[in-house]
Amino acid sequence: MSVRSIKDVAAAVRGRRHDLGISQVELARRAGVSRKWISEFEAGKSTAEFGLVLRVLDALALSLELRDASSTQDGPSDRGAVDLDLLLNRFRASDAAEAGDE
Amino acid sequence: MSVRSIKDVAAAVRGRRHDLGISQVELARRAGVSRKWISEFEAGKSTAEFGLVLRVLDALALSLELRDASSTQDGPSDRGAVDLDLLLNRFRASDAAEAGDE
DNA sequence: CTACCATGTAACCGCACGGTGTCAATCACG
DNA sequence: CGTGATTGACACCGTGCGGTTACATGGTAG
Repeated sequence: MSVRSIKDVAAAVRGRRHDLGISQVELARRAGVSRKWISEFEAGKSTAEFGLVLRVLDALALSLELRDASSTQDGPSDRGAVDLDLLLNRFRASDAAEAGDE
Repeated sequence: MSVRSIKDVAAAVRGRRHDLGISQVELARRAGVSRKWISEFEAGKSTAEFGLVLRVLDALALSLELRDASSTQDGPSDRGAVDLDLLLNRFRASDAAEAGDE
């Protein structure tokens, strides 16, 4: 499942936690964070530290995969070469205005 | 590629950025973060905000996938049911001591 | 040699992250 | 009914994140 915003991770974490039938307290203890953190994170707090998120995912046996956004599955022909130029073009025009979060 | 620590993401980002031949200033501008942040993040700062990391990955056309840590590839038979009990066992014994990062 | 760019790093600062502690609401028990 | 567990929300606080600015270094042209 693709992670578009932190809410995706949050939902997954909460779901997984429910599947495991463990409480926030238990997860917090396992991951080494505070219960407040778990609570806020599961609510979709995008400012959560990456390291802590990783710890929680680890505690739930969830893992993050890093991949090319363009390649749907595997890179068959010439691994990453096409979309590079494609990206470079988008760098000509500039301006950032992404803010789907919170 | 599996993300074990933030350094994995950091390395990927830096690599991708080099592939694209863009500077930290450019990436920072595209992602809407400061150059200092890029610099520190690429150095492996694990306290980076998840949201910002997501922004940078997006700017580089990299994406994060969330998946089961146990399922190596696809989950064919009964989706997530085996490892749940397996995980539950690990919750009996407690104590958290994961700290591969910095 | 002198620019210029890219990058690391320092100092400074506002602000909010994350931890601790607490309370109320909710639900499931017996 | 009362009791306990779970969770959201609050106040409080110290620390450090992230932004800005500035400087030093190393590489690369010219």
